Amino acid sequence: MLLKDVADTSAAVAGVSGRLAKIDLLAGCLRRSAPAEAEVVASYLAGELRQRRTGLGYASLRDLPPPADAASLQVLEVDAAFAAIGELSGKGSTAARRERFRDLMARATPAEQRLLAALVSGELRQGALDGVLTEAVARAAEVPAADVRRAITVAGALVPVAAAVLAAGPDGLAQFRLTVGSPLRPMLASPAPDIAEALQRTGEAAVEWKVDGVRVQIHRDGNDVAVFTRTLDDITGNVPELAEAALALPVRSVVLDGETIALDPSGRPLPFQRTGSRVSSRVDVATARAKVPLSLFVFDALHVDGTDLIGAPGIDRWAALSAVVPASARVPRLVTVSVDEAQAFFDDALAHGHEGVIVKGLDVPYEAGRRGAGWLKVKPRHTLDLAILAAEWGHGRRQGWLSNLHLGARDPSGAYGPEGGWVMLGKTFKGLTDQMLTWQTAELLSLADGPTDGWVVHVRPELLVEVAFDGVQTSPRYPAGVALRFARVLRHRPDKPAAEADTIDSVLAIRGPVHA
DNA sequence: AATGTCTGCCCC
DNA sequence: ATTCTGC
DNA sequence: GCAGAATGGGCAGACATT
Repeated sequence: MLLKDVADTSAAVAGVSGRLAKIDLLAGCLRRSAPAEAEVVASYLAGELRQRRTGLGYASLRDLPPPADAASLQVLEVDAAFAAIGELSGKGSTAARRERFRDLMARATPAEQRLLAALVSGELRQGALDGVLTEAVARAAEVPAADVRRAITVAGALVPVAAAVLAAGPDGLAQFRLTVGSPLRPMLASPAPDIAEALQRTGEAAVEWKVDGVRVQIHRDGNDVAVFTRTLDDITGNVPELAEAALALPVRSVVLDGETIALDPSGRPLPFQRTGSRVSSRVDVATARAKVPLSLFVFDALHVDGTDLIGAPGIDRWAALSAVVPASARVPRLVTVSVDEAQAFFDDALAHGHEGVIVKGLDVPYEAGRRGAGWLKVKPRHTLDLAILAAEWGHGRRQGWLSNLHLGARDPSGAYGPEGGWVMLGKTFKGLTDQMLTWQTAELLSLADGPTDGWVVHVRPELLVEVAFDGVQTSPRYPAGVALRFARVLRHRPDKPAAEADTIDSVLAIRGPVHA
């Protein structure tokens, strides 16, 4: 199959808005692919290269050669080219990669160049990724979508399932079962504003500490252990203490879901940055471990000694978990119908330095790969009134709007610059409706302090926004050494004078209890 | 040797 | 990660 | 209710540049 077919399909998918129309187009392309090509075609239509690491990215897209006139690239040769590029390493490899990529791009038509650039940068915007493509695979293979979805959740990835079912039909799905040692997509939680609302939605619930660490899925089969992250990256080598913990359990085989976090000697959480740094260190793990040991908080069991528990109610999975994991490695948990009891448990979690709680309906099965309504996360929220210092022009559906806002706190004493100046605390684009974007674009252009045709439009710091955020984290890049975590706009404050904006001192004061 | 750029189905 | 929007 | 899009801060590690 020519790459042109995939590129044309993607462009056509982007050009229609209906979900069913997108599915039709995608299924047609999948059907036209030969069995040996199905994996590559499914990958590209899902917006991913088949290679996990190519060393190419956004910066590789500068200075591209002019496109070819005629389509000649086969999907399999493109895949082979990326594989070869991914294998380059060592001195000179960056230049060699760029050169090989340029050669590939020189053979691509304009439409193909657009597709390849999107795949390399990971930004294929066609209104259809895994979710819609799953339906298209089902359509092309003439099997029920629910069966394909089930296979994908236990396989952890769409592409191998697509290849199998397109090649062998329904029989191709049989091989995809929960396999100890092979990761599945973790279940995620939806946000809820507070405890009362969460409990009202779930009814009687298990309320668990929300530990601010890194999600881990631990598989043990006999003496073999593997640890995976939320994106199913294998980090077994980085976290030997978790492997040891799994090997110490009185089981032959088990799949556990939980959170790992670095605690200080008194048992309080260290800032998330410390946990993140530790978990992603892989060169000198022994030293890293000695300096920052990891603790484990398990909250689910998906498999225990030959029994799959994914479909079982949460309360039964917890019972199975409790039978094999000691209380010291389980997340603190309370089952209740009482809002007051749940609220007290939430307050206690915060008092211990944790992020909040997860509220889980008792009957909820493990909905792998879904952000279900059965698990609700509740976290406290801070707010500040900050000035907009600048704004960046948006892309995609935000083209033509000033979107990403630079936020600053007032610095009355001039601790970080001129007296009465502003200290930047980060950026945000979240929380803005189309209506707010329209309004702020006009407003900010009227406050512009310099050119408005560049990427960043600087403005006089006169418009305030009320911003919500989860905490204050230390920052190597912003002037006060702090940045807001997960900042989002709640509303504009044209009613409030800039002289009354919150100050950098009030931001630094928040840092203590609910740090990063 | 120090510093800078870039990438990562990164982590959150 | 969080949030909004179209389906 | 889901899936997709639009983007945030910070980290380690590989390689390039000075």
